[in-house]
Amino acid sequence: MKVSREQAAENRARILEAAGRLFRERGFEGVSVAEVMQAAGLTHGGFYGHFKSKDDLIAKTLADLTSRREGGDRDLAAYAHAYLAPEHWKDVAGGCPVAALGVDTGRATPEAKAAMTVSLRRQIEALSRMAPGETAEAQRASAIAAWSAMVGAVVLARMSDDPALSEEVVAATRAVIEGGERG
Amino acid sequence: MKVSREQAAENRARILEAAGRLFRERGFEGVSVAEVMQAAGLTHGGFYGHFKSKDDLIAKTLADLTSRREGGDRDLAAYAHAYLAPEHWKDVAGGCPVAALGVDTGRATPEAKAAMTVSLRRQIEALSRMAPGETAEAQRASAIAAWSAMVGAVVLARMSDDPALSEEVVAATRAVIEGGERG
DNA sequence: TGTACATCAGTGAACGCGCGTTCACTGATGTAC
DNA sequence: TGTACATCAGTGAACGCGCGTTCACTGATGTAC
Repeated sequence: MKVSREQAAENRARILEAAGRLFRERGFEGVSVAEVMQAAGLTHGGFYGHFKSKDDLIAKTLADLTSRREGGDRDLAAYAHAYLAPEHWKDVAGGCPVAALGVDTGRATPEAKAAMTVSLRRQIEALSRMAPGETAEAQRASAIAAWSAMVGAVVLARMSDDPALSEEVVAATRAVIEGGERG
Repeated sequence: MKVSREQAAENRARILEAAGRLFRERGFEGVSVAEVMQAAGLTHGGFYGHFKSKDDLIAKTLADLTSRREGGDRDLAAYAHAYLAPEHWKDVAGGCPVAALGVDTGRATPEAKAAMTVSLRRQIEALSRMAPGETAEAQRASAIAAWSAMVGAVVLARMSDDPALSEEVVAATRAVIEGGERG
């Protein structure tokens, strides 16, 4: 059964959305094409009408996931506070694509790495505008170190099986980023 | 053909070593039991004489990988310098298990997470002794934030397809950790 | 505006393949005497 | 110390299964007149 062009575009968007959630939750290798299609409410055969391959889906999903800029020209402390809040770091399927898929991307195709590199550059620039520092270079270095710390803290917190330790890791990291911003 | 008890113990150690390198390089799901056995110089059938399942191998490999303490009671700046040096962060197969497998562990069995949690606690304690701060709590917070930043920087550097950007990420993170130690 | 038909998005069976795991077998090891 | 044999670490064929991908088919869409 054919479907209208708008419906087809909407289906494609739903595939990308389902892939975005499933990949963040289980990694690229932990999710099958059929599972993505089922989560999007379709059958697996139609997948190749939308994407060339699973690797193509991975690259397009990363590009999609990192294109939605969750703006907010807050300061770095406020950004870190929200990023390291439980509502964010515990939400693997809906949270930061870098913390969930950064390592997987390091093992993925050049196209996937390219999409994440674009996102990394944009993120560093956005955080640089919020960061403290007397020169632009100092601001950029602060932004990079803060971003590394945020991503690392979420990785560590999700890796731990002790909720108190997880909470301590994000809280301590947040406190040091906030302290560094004043000093 | 049977093999001496010492030979069997050595074979088991070789399986763990091969698994340690392959898992760090490609992730748990990117490596098959047969590949691990081949890398250890054995055939795949004998695997289940050493381990209950692939999940069991994963947990044992993490425990093995994190048991070798690469000591050194240096200060935090020296530790970060070595951790963020190209010889370390570019060596995925031989480098830090947390940076390579932390995210994978978040998706793995409770046994795997338990092994990594033990390692995280030990690492925080070791870095706390090296970290600056007027109270033990302040030292511990510094150590946690520095560890988050080190792990995050390596994840970001490996994710990027631009060597200059990768180098900038580790260099800036290292500079801020070293600066924070003095201030 | 209404009809006729080519298009093509989605369906579901099928493909070859590699996966984790099992098992009957082999033959060197190491124990009992 | 030397022989006889039970043990068991490792081998390699085989298993059922789910994977990514292909393809003949369906039938609503949307264009041509």
